[in-house]
Amino acid sequence: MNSTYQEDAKVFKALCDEKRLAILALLRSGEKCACVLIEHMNIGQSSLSYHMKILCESGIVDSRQEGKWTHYCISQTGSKHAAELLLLLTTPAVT
Amino acid sequence: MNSTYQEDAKVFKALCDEKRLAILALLRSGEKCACVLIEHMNIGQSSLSYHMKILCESGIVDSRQEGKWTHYCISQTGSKHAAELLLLLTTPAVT
DNA sequence: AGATTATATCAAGTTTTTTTGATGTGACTA
DNA sequence: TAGTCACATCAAAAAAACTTGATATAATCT
Repeated sequence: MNSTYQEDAKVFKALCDEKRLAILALLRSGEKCACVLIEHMNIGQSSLSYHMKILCESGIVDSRQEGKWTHYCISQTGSKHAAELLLLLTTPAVT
Repeated sequence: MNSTYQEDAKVFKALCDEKRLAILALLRSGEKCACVLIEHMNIGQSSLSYHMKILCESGIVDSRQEGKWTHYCISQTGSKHAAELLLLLTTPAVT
């Protein structure tokens, strides 16, 4: 068991930024290449890269390299983990 | 429908700080007065007040005034809303 | 009423997060 | 091989979040 909540906080940090939620919304309709995401977001290339790193590190997004392109998609495993975590953090303790 | 994700981000902002997760952990075992929370957290009074405000505004925590004390507890309604939101944000779109 | 207690709010300072522009890297293309 | 493209990384600046100490407020106690 961990005494700090650093790891848990990381998962929700991915979801606490408007732009990252907008990116997720785009990914809900399927895997997208970084260049496609940039087109739809009003955001610079390095900024997108920064946000994608946070999303990936939270486990909620997966990335896949294909030649020079990077494709991103929502990870169902990661999302499920986040949902379980949320439940765990907010349900009354059995004591 | 909202075009921005400001409101949604707010819910998860409540969960992206270690200290707030520690506070939630304390509240899982039942309603607590602010003074009790301070005792258990290594944190100043105004800092606790700041975090409680964020938790309450996210809807995940409820507060109840009783004389000069403020009691906080996890809101099951708010938690359920957060869980539904998380699901909504991460499940593939039906298109 | 005046003192005390519990908590909220404020402003200033600190820390963390995000943006921006520049540069680096690896994979295609001519 | 040289050039270009897609993306990552870096460093500096800007913005947002958090902490701290001081002050405000409202309820209780003497």
